[in-house]
Amino acid sequence: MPPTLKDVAERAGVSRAAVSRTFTDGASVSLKMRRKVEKAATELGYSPNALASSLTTGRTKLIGLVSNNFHNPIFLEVFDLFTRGLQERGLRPLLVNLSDETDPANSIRMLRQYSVDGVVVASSTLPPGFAKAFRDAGVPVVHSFGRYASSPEVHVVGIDNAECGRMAARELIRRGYRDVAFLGGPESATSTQDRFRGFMEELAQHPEISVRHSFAEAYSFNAGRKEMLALLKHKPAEAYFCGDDVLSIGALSAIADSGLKVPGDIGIIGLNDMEMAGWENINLTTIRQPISQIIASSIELIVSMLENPDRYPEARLFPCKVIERGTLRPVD
Amino acid sequence: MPPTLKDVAERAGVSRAAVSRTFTDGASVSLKMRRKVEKAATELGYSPNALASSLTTGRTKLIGLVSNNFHNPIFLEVFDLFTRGLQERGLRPLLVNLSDETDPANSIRMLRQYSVDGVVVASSTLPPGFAKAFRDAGVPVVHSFGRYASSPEVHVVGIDNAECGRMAARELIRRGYRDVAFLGGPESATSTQDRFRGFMEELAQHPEISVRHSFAEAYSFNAGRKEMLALLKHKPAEAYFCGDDVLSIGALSAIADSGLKVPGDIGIIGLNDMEMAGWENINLTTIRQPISQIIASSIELIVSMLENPDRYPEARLFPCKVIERGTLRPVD
DNA sequence: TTCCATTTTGCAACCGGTTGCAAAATGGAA
DNA sequence: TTCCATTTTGCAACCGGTTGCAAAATGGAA
Repeated sequence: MPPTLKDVAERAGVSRAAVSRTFTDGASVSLKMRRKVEKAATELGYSPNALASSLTTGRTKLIGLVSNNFHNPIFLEVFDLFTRGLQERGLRPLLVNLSDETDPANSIRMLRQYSVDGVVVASSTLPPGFAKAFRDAGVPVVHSFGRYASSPEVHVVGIDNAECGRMAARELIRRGYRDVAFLGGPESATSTQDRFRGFMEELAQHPEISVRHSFAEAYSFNAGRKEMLALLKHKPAEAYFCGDDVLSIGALSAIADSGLKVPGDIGIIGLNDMEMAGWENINLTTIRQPISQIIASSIELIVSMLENPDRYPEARLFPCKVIERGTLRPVD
Repeated sequence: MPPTLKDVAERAGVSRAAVSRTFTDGASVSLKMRRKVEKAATELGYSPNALASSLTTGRTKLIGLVSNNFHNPIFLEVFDLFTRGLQERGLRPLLVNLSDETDPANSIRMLRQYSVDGVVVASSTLPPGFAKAFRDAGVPVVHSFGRYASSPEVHVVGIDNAECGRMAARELIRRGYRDVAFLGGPESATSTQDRFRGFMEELAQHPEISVRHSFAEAYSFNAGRKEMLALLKHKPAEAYFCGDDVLSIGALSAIADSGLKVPGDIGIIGLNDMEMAGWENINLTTIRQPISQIIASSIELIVSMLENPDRYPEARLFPCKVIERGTLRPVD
């Protein structure tokens, strides 16, 4: 059993309150007392029990990190940045893997049982209602990569997916493609819906360009590959805006198998700019989502909610931009 | 503020002990009492505070998941499997990102402050001493993907890396390569050292085959690419055993850039068989490490240590096998 | 109905901390 | 040295639960 406050107090010959005070900053302790206590504490190898103290302070410094994107390589970057960012601020990530669960009830109950100080929902597929359920349960929440709404009910940090759809459309038009298509992620994902909407909106202004669309089953390599293999059976479009990078890479592999060339025969533009997109044997033209800014901002926001839980909800959107690599033909 | 035991007790008109008992299984409560309490609890939306109860039970159901491999895509699979496996058993993963920290002291202090019931160290690069420090601090620990020692001091679950090195060597020999090399991960990683040792051991029995070796700076795409680019400046070997898959993919990209063909001009064999290795545009011949078995076994082991913390340390090693794809030339 | 073994319940102390309040200690001014 | 404002300290109650023990309730047998 690790030593407790009481053990330290006895060894130092002082009250338990005194020991507690030397370990909570801002508390009133004389230098002499502090030294005595610290000596006893180091001798015993004492460090305060964060959970016991949370009982009275009402703060656990635990942050729930909830996600359902454990198959998209970009989420490794996301977890890396979140865990490091939280740790730097003395917060601890309690990871929740939703798998296919889309009902927030279980997560909410669990995270409340552990008295988390706040929750970050990191997902581009869950609907706004998911995060809202946390807010309704009185848990401070930030939805990272979530859907932007003009009057957000919870804090959202991410990108304007519809604008990304428009941006992709403009890029394809600019490069002279006249027969384009959207190869989306799962139709139920908010990010898919928004990217699709923006893409179609922009193309609606160019009636001379033909557009089609289809959806993959997931944001994954296999789903992208499978869908593209199906598309290749009939006459494919000249260029595709794929739901995200991993989907794009799946599509690229299908195209390579078919003997067609990218960008000679078919153009592909992705979204995310995950590390892998820049790998020389992938070299994907894509739209960069500023992951690290989004995460830094999300952390800042959840931290500020710990101070002020009733902070008025806001949407923080970060601009994206096209990263030109080798999967779209050059502008002529 | 969420409702507490006291609120439920008052509403149900019973003692706090009675409420506590209806929420701890195995406790003595009459059916009538249980109904009364459950009614009050649901009306108030009560669920017990796990941290408060941990104070007396001595169990938090928190498991520290410590890793430093946030840049290797295979670790997304690792985190997925660990979080799901732990959740299924009612345990909660508290994620610790070591970044470049290799001193366990901070992690130990932090995880003890949160009274974790146990710790899983998931890393193929940290030395055995890292996990041992947890054990010495009285924290049940399992080192997944760690170095196997003939007399382990802590539980280790993983593979025999030296045997994998031998296996890679045998595979290259079998395919008639006579000028081979080891392109390792960072030299400080235990997995690199062991794979290297095994590889050299096997080749020592074939003096007619020339062998060389070098090390990349990290288990990452860029490091693999950079090292292979350097190797290509002089006459490269006929075939390389790369430290792991992501390193292999980096090497493949360098080779592609140079105009050489795989497997025509150079052969590559990796290790891990991460999902990406099977992607058709990568199609990497590699040695499969049975990730999900390793993780299932690690979880089983840490769970059993919760019951019996003094369980005699054991090493659990899982066999690996060559997965033949397209980056080694066929046996003639 | 009475008796007694068994089950259920509540009391009160405890887990490891924090904190308001009053008492004790400190230290500078007169 | 005395006095008093300020700082430091300890007491005791509390945070939200659990649990040993004894008392109360239950229920079957006589």
